[in-house]
Amino acid sequence: MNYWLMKSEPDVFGINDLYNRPNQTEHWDGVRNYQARNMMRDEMKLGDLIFFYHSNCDEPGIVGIMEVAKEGYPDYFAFDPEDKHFDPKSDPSAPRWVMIDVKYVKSLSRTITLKELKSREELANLALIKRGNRLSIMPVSKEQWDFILSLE
DNA sequence: GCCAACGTTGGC
DNA sequence: GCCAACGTTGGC
Repeated sequence: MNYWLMKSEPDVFGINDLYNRPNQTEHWDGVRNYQARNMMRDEMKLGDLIFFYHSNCDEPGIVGIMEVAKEGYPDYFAFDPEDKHFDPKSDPSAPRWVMIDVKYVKSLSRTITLKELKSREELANLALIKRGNRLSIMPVSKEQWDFILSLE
């Protein structure tokens, strides 16, 4: 089993939005970065656990946990000219972009802030805090996962 | 294949 | 709102 972290802006889609979805499940669409796509397409497996990270907000940090509820399949929003993430270069017969479904697992009792994650030398190799990292999806090692949860 | 211009991300 | 970082685009 693998562990992950995915970013979302709480103003757009936060953990409470996921909680309130039918089945507490939602598709994670709109990823338009090849590295992130490849992870969804090739590596994220049913049941893998994911940290839900709130970005671009007052207190950026990890707020909860979700799991992979459906493995990678075509992001059909890319075909919709009305959609914010429409991509005319994604051909329905050879979809360029992939999404997964995620299901709510739990909210943390508090936000484990970016500031705090950065201050821990145990997490020096966490992709999230590597300089300039802008990936919206990234792997987390089992050790990092357990350590972060121990901070809750 | 290089690289400048441009757009986006996201912390602050 | 600013701006550093960085991915993508497109001219050459």
